[in-house]
Amino acid sequence: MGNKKKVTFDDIAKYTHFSKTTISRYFNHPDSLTLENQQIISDALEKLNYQENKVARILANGKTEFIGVIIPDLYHHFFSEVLNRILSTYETFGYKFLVFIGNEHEDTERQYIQELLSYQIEGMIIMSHTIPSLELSALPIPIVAIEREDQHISSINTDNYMGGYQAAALLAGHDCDVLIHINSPMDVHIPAYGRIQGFTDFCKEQSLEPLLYLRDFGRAYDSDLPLLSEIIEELDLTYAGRRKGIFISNDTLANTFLNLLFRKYGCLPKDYYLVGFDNSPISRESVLSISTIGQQIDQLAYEAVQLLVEQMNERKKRRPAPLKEPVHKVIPPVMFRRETTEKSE
Amino acid sequence: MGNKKKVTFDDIAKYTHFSKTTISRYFNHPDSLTLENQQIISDALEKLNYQENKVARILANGKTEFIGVIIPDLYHHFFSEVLNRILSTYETFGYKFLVFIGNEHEDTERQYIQELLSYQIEGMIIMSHTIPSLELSALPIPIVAIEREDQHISSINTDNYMGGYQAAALLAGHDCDVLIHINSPMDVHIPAYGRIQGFTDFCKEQSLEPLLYLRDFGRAYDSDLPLLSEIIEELDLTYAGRRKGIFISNDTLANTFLNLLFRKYGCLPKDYYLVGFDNSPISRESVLSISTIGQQIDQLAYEAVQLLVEQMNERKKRRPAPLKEPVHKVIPPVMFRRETTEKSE
DNA sequence: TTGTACGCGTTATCAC
DNA sequence: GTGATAACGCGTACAA
Repeated sequence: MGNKKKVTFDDIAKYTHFSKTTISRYFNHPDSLTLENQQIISDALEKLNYQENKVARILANGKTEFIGVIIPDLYHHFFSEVLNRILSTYETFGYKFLVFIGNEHEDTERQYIQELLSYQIEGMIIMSHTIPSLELSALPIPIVAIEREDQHISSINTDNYMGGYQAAALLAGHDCDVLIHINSPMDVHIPAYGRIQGFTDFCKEQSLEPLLYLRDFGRAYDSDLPLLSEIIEELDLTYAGRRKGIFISNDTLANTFLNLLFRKYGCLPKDYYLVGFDNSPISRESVLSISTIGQQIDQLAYEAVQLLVEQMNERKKRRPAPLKEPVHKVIPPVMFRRETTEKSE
Repeated sequence: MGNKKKVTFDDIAKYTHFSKTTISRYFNHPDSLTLENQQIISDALEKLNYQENKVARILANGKTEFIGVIIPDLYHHFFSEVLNRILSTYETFGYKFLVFIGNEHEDTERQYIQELLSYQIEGMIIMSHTIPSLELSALPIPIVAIEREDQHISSINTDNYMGGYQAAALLAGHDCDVLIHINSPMDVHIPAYGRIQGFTDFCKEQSLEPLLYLRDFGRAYDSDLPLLSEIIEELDLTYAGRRKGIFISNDTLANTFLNLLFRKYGCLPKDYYLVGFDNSPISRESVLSISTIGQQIDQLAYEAVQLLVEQMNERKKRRPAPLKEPVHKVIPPVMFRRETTEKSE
C-alpha cells in the first residue's frame, strides 16, 4: 500500500545469496542456471513480490521494443480499425505502441516525432499525411507508411487501382452504360488516387466514357449532403432512364448518397447501381446493404508491423544491410456484392 | 546515415567545456545559466544534432510520464472516440499513452497490466471490464475507469440514469402511451445499467408501465436483426394503433431497428417514436436522423485523464495523501432531438 | 553560477 | 555455472 521502495535485482541477490548477474541471467539465459537455483530465485521473486523494470533494461541494452504510431484521427472507422489491428500484433511481435493523433499541423507532428524519438522508439508507422515522405526518410529509424504518400519510404497499401477497376467492372457487369465515379480531388501520389485511375482505365478499355465528379467531400455529413444532392439532380436530368453505375470513394459517402435517394424516391431507383469502398460497418448497416470494395485492414496492419520488425531486426545485426530502396507492398481488395447492385432484375 | 553513436550530455559537455551537470541544468533549470552560456549550449546542441533520451531521464528521476490504457476494442465508435480524446490530452497534460486492446481474456489482460507496470507507467485508464475493480484497486498505481464496473476504483461515467430518464421523458412528451426499452441484460454494477433504471423510474413516476425487452444484442449486425424483427412483430400485434415510444440502448441498434421498420413499411410508421443512445455518427447518418441521448465523450476522456493526473501528482509529493475512497464523477448526457421523434404531427 | 560524485536498475564483459 | 565490475545517459545533493 505505502511507498515501499521497489524490489530490485540487488534485493533478490542479497536474499538468495547470488549476485545481480545471476539474477539477470535467470531472466535472459535461464538455461545457464541449475534447475535447483532457478527454483530458488523463482521463489525469491514470489516472496519479495518482484516487478520487472524494463526502463532500466532499455538503458542497459538499448532495446525499447517501442513502435511509434501517428494516425490522423480515430473518427473514421478505417483508421481506428487499422490501429486496432496494429495494437493487436502485440501478441505476435511483442512490440509496444506509443500512439499520437496527428492534428494536421506539420509542426506539432514534428514535435510528436521528436517526442517519440526521445523515447527511443525502434520504428514508426505513419498514416498521417502532413509530413512529406522525403523528410520522414531522413529519420534515423525505419518507417512504414499505410495508405499515404510514400515516394521515399516503405509502405503497405491496398491495391487501390485494382479496387477501382473491380468497381467499374462490377457496375459494367450489370449493364450500366453510364459509369460514374464520385470522389474528392487528390494528389496523384496518394495511394487512394489509384481508385480513380483503375476506374477510368477500365472504362477506357471498354470504350466507355468515365464520368468523374470530384468535390471536396469529407468535411462533415451535413456539408456532404448538398454536394451529393446536386450531383443527383444533375444525373437525374442528364441520364434519365439510363442505367447509372456509381462508384463512390468510401462507404460513408455511399451511405449518404443512398439516404438522399431514399429521401427523394423512397427507395433505390431501378436505374441506380451503387458501389462503395472500404467495407466499413456502415456498408452493412445502411438502409440497403451497400456493395463495396473492401480493404483487408487486418493484413494492411499486420504486414506493416512485420515489414517494420524485419527492418528493425536488420539494424540489430553486427553488419546491418539496410534497404537501399523503399519497399512498397500492396494488398488486394475484396469485393462484396450487396443489395445496391445485386437487385432482383 | 550510419550507426553513429548517439550524442550525449557528455559530448555536449566536452564540446562546450561545461560539465554534464550544466548541460542537464540547461534543460531543467535554464534560468540558472547566463543567457550567454545558454546560447553556447543551444548552439552546441544544434551543431552536434543532439536528440533527447528520455529513457535515461526516467531511470534517473523516476518519472515516465506514461499512462497505460486498456480498451476493449476499437470497433465500436464509442471506444475509439474515447481513445481519440484521451490521446488528444497530450497537448494539455503531456502524458504519453501505452495502449493495449483488451481481448476479453482475464489472464492476458493481467499480462498486459504487468507489461505496463514494467514500463513504470504512472497511472492507468481502464475501459475493459474483464478484471474486477477489487483486483485493480490493489495495483500500486492510481487507476481511473470509464464506463465499466467501478465499485472499488475511481471512475468517470456518463449520468446514465439521467440519460434513461430523459429518453423516457422525451417519448412521453410526444404522448407515447406505450414506453418500451430495448437493451441487453447486464449486471447492476455496470454504469450503463442506469439507463434501464432511469427509464423505468420515470415510467413509474408517471404511472406508466415500462416495457423491457432484454436480449443478447451486440454480437453482430446480422444476429441482432432477427432479435429486433421479433420485437417489432410483437409490438405491431400487441400495440397496433397505439403510439409506441422506444428507447434503444445504443445508436447502432437503433439504426438497425429503424432499417427494419423501413423494410417493413418503407418509412417510419406514424405510431413509432425512437430514441437511441450515444450520439454516434450513425445516429445522424441513418436513413432518418435518430434522436439520441449523447455521451459527452470529450469530457469523459478529459476528466478521466485529469483525475488520474491529480492522483499521480499527489503521489509525487513528500507526504502524499492518497484517496481514502474512490472518486466517482458523472458527466451529464445531452439530448439530441431528431427526425425519429420530431415529426410533423 | 558551475562542478564533483554518486545513484537509478539493468545488461555486458570478462574473469574465475 | 557464477561473480565482480563497468557501462547505459541523465538527475541531484552537496560542495565550491
